[in-house]
Amino acid sequence: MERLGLTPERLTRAGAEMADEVGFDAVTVSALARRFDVKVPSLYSHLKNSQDLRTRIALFALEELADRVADAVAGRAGRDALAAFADAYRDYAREHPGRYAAARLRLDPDTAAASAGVRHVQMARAILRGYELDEPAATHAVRMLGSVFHGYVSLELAGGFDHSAPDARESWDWIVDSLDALLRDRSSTP
Amino acid sequence: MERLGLTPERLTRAGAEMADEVGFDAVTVSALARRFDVKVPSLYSHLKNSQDLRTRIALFALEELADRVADAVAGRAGRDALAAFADAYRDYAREHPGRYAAARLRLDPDTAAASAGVRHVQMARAILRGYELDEPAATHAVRMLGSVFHGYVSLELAGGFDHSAPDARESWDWIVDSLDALLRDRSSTP
DNA sequence: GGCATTTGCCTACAACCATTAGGCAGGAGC
DNA sequence: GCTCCTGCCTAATGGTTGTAGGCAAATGCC
Repeated sequence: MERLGLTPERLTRAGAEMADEVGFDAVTVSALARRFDVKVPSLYSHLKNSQDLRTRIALFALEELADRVADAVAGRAGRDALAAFADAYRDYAREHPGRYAAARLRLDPDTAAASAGVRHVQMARAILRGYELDEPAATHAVRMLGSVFHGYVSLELAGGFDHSAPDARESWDWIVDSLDALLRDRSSTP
Repeated sequence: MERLGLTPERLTRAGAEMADEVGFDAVTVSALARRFDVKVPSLYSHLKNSQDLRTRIALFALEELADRVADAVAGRAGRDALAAFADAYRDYAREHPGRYAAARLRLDPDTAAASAGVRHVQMARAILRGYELDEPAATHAVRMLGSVFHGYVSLELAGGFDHSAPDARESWDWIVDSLDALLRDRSSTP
């Protein structure tokens, strides 16, 4: 009975890696136990239950993604910032599809409010400062950006653009351009 | 041993209803058997397996949604058609969240190609005819519309807009307006 | 160092879900 | 009336979640 030094953090990280390899849905307590060559009930000392594991992975992914986005948009403004923001999301989803899926897990309101999810919204709002939108247009625009980026990335990951021209990258650039034009058009400054 | 006249179609319909009530993920062969007061293995005469059930529900939902959208956009053009198209999606997702989730199930390429999914793309292209976009802009625009609508509806269903002003409906209308303006702006006709 | 406590991993067990094999009876066709 | 097919059944296997209780290694205290 060697002690392996398992912790919730190590399990969460391993779960995130497993999600990228086999899909978030396939991350189970059993699979995780197999990965550490440990019996299943042993993990229940570190995790409350299966949902707890999923939530931890989701929070981890939200945090990691927020860090990436923050890094990408630092020092940029306007169209540059918008494109960096957009690319950070898309690149993360392509590199880490399982973690991205985890980040979309529905969290209960309290957990969500304490998560890095709020940073995502704040960063979107920061990007939009460059376009000088009034309320409530700024909120509408935050929601639109979230919708387009999340929607596009999900459809692309689901293989929706796999067997048709043009390349998914081209459409992405066209969309980011269009959104930039749209936001400039809706700006309150003449 | 009464014969109940179960068929794949009845099971699919019941599964769709169950999805709306308890969530698509909770639609299991066991739960379906309970609903018909029948032993679990009995369903395997009608369904290949659990995945088969899910796929059937997905195809059913795609078909039903395509019918609704077709009905909504019939006889409309331009902004009217765009709004009708958008509302048909959003309303369906709100009325039938489980079926909407089912419609997002990843299908294998052959199944997808034979599904009502292609009608969805065709209808989106039809809407865009009113805006006279060249290729590849028309394809980019189809992808953008799919992304925004799907993204918004998922975020709304996930409760993302629950605890913040303004109302989800207002943002939706603002977004549809904005997309209309954007598409007119990108039109190839001066 | 010796000893008690905590803690990490274990075995055993119960419940639920998916799936297969094989049996029996009800209804269709002749 | 007889046969055959089909629909639902029982039985059994294997995988997943979760709980209870045990034992030994690590930790802390004197």
